[in-house]
Amino acid sequence: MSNLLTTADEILASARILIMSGGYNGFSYADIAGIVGIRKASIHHHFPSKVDLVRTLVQRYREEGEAGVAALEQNVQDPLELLKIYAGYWAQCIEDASRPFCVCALLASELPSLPPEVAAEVRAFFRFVSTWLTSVMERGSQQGALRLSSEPRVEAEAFMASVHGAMLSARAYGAPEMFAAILAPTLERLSPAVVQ
Amino acid sequence: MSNLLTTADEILASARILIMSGGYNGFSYADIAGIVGIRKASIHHHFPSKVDLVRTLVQRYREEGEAGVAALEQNVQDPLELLKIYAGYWAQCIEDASRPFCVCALLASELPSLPPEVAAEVRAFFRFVSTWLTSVMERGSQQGALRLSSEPRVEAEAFMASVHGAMLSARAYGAPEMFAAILAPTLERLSPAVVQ
DNA sequence: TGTTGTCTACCTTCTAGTAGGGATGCTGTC
DNA sequence: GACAGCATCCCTACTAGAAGGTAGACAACA
Repeated sequence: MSNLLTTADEILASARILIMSGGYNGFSYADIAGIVGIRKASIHHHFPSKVDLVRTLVQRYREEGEAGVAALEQNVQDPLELLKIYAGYWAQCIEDASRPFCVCALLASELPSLPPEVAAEVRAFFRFVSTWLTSVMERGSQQGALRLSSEPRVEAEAFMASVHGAMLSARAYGAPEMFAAILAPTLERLSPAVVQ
Repeated sequence: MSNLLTTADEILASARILIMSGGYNGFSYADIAGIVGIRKASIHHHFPSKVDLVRTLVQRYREEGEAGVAALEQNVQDPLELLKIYAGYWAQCIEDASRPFCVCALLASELPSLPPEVAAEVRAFFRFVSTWLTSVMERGSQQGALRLSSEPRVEAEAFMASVHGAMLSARAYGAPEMFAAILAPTLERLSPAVVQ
């Protein structure tokens, strides 16, 4: 363990990058082996099958997301600010490396052809984000910090859909700034202070 | 030609269904052969390579879309109605077969790993939809038939992103009705008549 | 007679996955 | 401290099957 990351972590990180680029069927153990610098067979030692690998990846992805949200909630109370930070996180990811894309958004588009174990984890991720955003919308509505035009749950789903769709557009146009441009009016609309 | 469809058309139709399920890397010539009822080699007679096949598919997809929009514009003038029909088209697609998904939205998520020829066609599709929606937004704004909160182009991109994101969510939850539920407030917001 | 469409048979390369060997290092026991 | 035993990790070498693609024969047809 001379490195900061274990081999298993390096494998997961490589798989994440590869999935963000081409989805579940868009990468192979050989690709990972090339990046990490070990042999294909060694990957099977850490993750017996591809399903194991991707299931673990998505599971950790959700756990990291849950931890990140928990930490965020401790520092930031304002619901509108939380939504802006959430959108800003993705804006930054997309602009930095131009490639990044929410692993789960990408996998969700392949859902019908995904191994069941992986599909279940992807659905769990969607439920997690949806639940969190709904709670933010509810608080915002109660506190008057957000101006909702429909029920919190629907507003949360619409917001998440905007984020995912904007990612897609940014990728399609090869224009990272498109993400922020699409999200801006959505956030504006949710802001309470503006008097028309 | 005993059938209504030529073999080439059947191949394209099968490829479409398969791509809607698992994307570019999620299907093979063997899959198509199985559906159409011919041998792998026969597919190569119609489409020498997989790239040829998918490029043709996406190109036709856009042409059909352009023709559909042109026909629609002749029958419907009201911009809000056009947006509702556009959203309704996808809502119906998703609810009918539960699997359908805009081929180009799905391919866009795989963009970085797509063959360049296919990627170019996918981008062309996004430009087409964006251009059309922008023109609808512009007209709607001028006529007072739509209430925009930002520039027509941005509003068009945001609308398209909502549609794509809503497709993703509907797929992730396995709940087709989620699509309409997400789009409803978006359409409501664009409606001019409502007086708060 | 040439064109079109399909077939069988084959090729190469890539796929996930397996078997088993060799090195390293930790741990309990004398 | 020495050593046996064991787990960890990575390796080479391999498999079976699937991938996209090719060559060439055959039949139907205009």
